[in-house]
Amino acid sequence: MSKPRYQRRKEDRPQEITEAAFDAFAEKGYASTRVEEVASRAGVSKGLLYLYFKTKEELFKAVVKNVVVRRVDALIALVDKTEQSSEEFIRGPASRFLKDVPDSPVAVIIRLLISEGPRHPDLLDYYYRNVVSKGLAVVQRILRRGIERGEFRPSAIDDLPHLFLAPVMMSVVWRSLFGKRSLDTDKLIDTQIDLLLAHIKA
Amino acid sequence: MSKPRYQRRKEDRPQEITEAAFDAFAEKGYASTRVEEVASRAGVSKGLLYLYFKTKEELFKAVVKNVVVRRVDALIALVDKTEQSSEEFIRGPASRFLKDVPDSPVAVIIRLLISEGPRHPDLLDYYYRNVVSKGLAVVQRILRRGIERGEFRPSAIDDLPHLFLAPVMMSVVWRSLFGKRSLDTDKLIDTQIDLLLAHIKA
DNA sequence: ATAATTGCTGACCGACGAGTCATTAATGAA
DNA sequence: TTCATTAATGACTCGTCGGTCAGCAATTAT
Repeated sequence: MSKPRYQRRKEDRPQEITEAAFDAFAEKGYASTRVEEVASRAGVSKGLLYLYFKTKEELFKAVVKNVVVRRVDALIALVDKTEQSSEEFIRGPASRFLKDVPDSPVAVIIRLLISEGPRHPDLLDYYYRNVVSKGLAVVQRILRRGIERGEFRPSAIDDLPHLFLAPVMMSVVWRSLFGKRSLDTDKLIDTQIDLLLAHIKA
Repeated sequence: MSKPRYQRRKEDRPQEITEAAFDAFAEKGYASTRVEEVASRAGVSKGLLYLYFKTKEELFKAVVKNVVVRRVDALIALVDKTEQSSEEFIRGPASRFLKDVPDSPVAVIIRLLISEGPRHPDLLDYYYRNVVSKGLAVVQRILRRGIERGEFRPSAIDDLPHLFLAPVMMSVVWRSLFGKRSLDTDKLIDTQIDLLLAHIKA
């Protein structure tokens, strides 16, 4: 009675391969990751990988889409459920969420997109529609709601939700280049939020 | 009387090759640029390139160092020469400088560093020492001078000059991914400067 | 003129990695 | 138990690209 050399697990393979690919890409970047490496991390042969993904590029796209979709919708749900005042919400859950980004898989995806995006326009399109624009819309929604409630006053910021994300972007890049040295990214984000709130509070 | 097939120009080659490499890397990224492509853009054989640069990696480092050094020192000089008030200087020349970054070679270098940096720690070190820290120091210098002159009051921002650069970083990334669509990067930078100045003006 | 020097060329090599496919064996059906 | 199906393997191919080097020709020295 010997163990079978492998088991058929058609259902789980794509997910497992996708996760292995994420790890590998995170460490080495897209171009310098060998497909064989991904396969071996997923505990699978290279041939099998090509059964589920036609090319390395398609695998890459699957990775991006896979990681990204969940997170965004989580944030959106958060916004609608809260009972807090706008300022409390921004300083609380929203701030927490933003501060977590630089350590999250999202940061990896951002790095990968910066590196490889320009050669995958359709992927950028997908990402813009499903992540960026949604993210910006959520911020804008919070601001508008604050204004309707009389908590905030209208300002130039209403059309530049990007200002809330700028320090996050900075943090993502900084951390990916210089690690944790000499920049407290939490403080950076907090201070920006202070600035923005001071400016729009009624 | 026939033209010679090539001329010896020992002095100019490194610079020419370096510039060709910059263009190529800017378009295709480091990994997907072939050395032969760089050579041909520089109007030179691949063999010659290897006479001046030991490896592709060394060429890459030379490119980064080459582009970067000039710009920073230009900005520093600017700061010391000006006769303007701190606010005028920030809203004028400094703001102009920042807005130009997303369209400049510096933006390309930033992108390349984000992609390839993690695998060239010594290059990141060089870049940090010669560009990032100098850049931050210059901003801080302006702020401190403003305080000494009684134009600004001390604030949390004094230790976070990064806040001036965050929207620039955001713009660089945005532009490199999405081009000019749907974000006025000049306005983003202006608005952030408005915010910061409003907060620190005496 | 001739020779010595050396910047420069381009054909070549070897490694490497994406993608293929003939074959094997796990599984479910009859 | 036997057979049909198909998930899975891994050895193989083939193009690509970083890097080398023997020879050539532009320049300089004699």
